[in-house]
Amino acid sequence: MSSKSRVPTISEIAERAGVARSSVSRAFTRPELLSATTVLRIKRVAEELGYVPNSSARALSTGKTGNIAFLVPDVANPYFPPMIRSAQLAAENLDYCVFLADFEESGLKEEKLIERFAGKVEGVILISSRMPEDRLQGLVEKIPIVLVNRDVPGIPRVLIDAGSSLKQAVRLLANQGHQEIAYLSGPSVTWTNKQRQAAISEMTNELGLQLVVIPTEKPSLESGQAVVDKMISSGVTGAIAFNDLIAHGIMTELSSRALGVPESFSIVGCDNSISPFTNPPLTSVSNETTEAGKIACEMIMGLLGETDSKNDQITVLKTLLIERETIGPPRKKIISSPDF
Amino acid sequence: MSSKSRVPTISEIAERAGVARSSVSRAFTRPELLSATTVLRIKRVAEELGYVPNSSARALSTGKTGNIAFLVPDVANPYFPPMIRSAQLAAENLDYCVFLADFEESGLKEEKLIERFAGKVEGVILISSRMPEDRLQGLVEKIPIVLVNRDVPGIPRVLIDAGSSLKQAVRLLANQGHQEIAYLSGPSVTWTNKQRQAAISEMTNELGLQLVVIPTEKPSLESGQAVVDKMISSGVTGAIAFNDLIAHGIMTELSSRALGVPESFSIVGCDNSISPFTNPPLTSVSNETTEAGKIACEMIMGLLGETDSKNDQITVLKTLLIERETIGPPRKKIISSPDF
DNA sequence: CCATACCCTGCAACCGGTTGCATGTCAACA
DNA sequence: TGTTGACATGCAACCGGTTGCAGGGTATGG
Repeated sequence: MSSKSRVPTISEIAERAGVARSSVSRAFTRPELLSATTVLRIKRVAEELGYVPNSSARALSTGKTGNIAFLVPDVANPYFPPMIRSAQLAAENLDYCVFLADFEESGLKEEKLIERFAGKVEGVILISSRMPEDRLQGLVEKIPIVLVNRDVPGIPRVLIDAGSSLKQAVRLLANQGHQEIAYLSGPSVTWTNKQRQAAISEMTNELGLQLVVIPTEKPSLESGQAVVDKMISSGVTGAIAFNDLIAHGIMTELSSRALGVPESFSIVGCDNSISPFTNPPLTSVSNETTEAGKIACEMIMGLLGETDSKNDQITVLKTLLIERETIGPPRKKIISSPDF
Repeated sequence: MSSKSRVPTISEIAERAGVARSSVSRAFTRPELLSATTVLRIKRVAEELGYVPNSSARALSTGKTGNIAFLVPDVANPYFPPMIRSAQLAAENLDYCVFLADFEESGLKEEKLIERFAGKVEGVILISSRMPEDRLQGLVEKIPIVLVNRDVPGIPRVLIDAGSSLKQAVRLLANQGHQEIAYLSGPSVTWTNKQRQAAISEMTNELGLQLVVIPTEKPSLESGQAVVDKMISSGVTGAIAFNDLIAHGIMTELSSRALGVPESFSIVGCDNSISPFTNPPLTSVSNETTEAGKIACEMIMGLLGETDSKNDQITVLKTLLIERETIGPPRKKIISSPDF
């Protein structure tokens, strides 16, 4: 079958072109050291023979692999793909390749993956890291790291601050007359969840609203559906969800019980991932995940000396509340059937 | 700042343990060749010093990088992430790492990416490849390749055959009385689109239905929204979309025009990616993308000699039509306002 | 015409593992 | 006790690049 035709090495190119191996190497890495004609000759021969530099060999002698790793809690969560894509694009521009791995929301798995990548990559981008802070501190001694949505002093990080937008959402609910609202929380260990919950809590306090925090199992549609009973029985009239997935799950479940949004319930999502397309369109917090991925990648490149980017230890990205159609005035008793 | 403490090499371990470098190497790769006590001593020293084998060096001498590449047309399309995850998981089990890249629906970019990965990976998994067949044929001479949803003779491939499910969908529409239906097509060059369109066309012919094929710009929500005008003016009463995204875009747009589904229009999606969560839930074709990713990965491993998997040149996965709530009897004139 | 400097190229060591082969040790067996 | 073979380990070459240093050639200036 396919004979996997072996690629030639610099030795063969050198021999064929009548030069030393080092000249072949230089023709590709530092052509300005050679005469133009020599470079041309070497390149022609290389082209002819289909030469491709062996990246393992290069990595071995230079100590640079040209790879980075990108770890996310859950590839299938629509929050991450845009980030993945923009980071990969940014890496590509500097001739870097990116490993992707899914640590399944587990700090342990996260560590195992990093260990596996150690030696294969020059740096690691961790999204919503679940690792304990001290482990991260230890890790950063060994390999350049950039965090996204995790706030650990001393480690470069980019944070997406949904706080002010969520406060605005609370205010909006209050203006409509809601007195008791719920926060459907996300993964409790994450910076993102803590920060979102704190912002909401702060604002409900300020406005004198009652806040009920209802945990969800996972930031997924299914978990949103599963938590509706608890939410209804808590007596709240509106809810802010950790993310759009949960919010959408709630809407779906409410809909299947003939409870309309926002007539029976007001819902706010977060991340603006699928919110423009729900029915009705979900009011949500838009955050620049694409930008975050790009910046994280640039930060890593800065650490690797590839770019002279200002090495801000920390970048905070602002968010925007996008008002759509899922906030309305509260229903008095949402358990009763919807009798207009 | 962080001193990036250098990791020790086999030489240092060897010296510290009083053995030859080769013994250290063997302690990790072929411990059965050494006495148990020697292995133990070496491993203890290695542990102490925090030794981690240099993967570039290993790759250089063995010729195996332990990496594969996984290329998708669009990471953000929810069709792909489950596949990405399952493939990565399967790779992980055999200690392989996976590079992910997004070729942005472009065959040219796809080729460039493969070139970049050449040398860094032992094999490539191409999802919905856009590359011309002859280029693929050429490529497969140089590096092991597995295709998903692309049918090229001689290259191992896994195909998700939505044909029978789509035919069933056509039949369903016909049973409800639809006479003219539309197919909102996907990327015209893809095997997936050709195959889906062919199946639908075959069945509409068989049943004597009128089929209108309406191309979409991209398999995205936005493209679905954009194509609604054309769809309505074509006079059809029902439609099958290339994927759920397009279908959902159509539903959203119809909804914003106060046209209900399925009262005014019957819609069928494909891929079952977001269909369980639309409002109303979308009838769609469920396909085992997770399984496909896993199988593709196993096939590559088979080619690499990592597993003794039966090297079927081709695997076809079946699909299932999931009936939900977006098919109903046709409206006589869907352009008129919905006057019940 | 010689000294100096610069430009170009080659030599050889090195990166950190892997592996075929040789050697040495010791037990089993005749 | 000598032979044989199995087992454990070391030696050294090799994978395919990169790079510091040296040397030859040519141009330039005195």
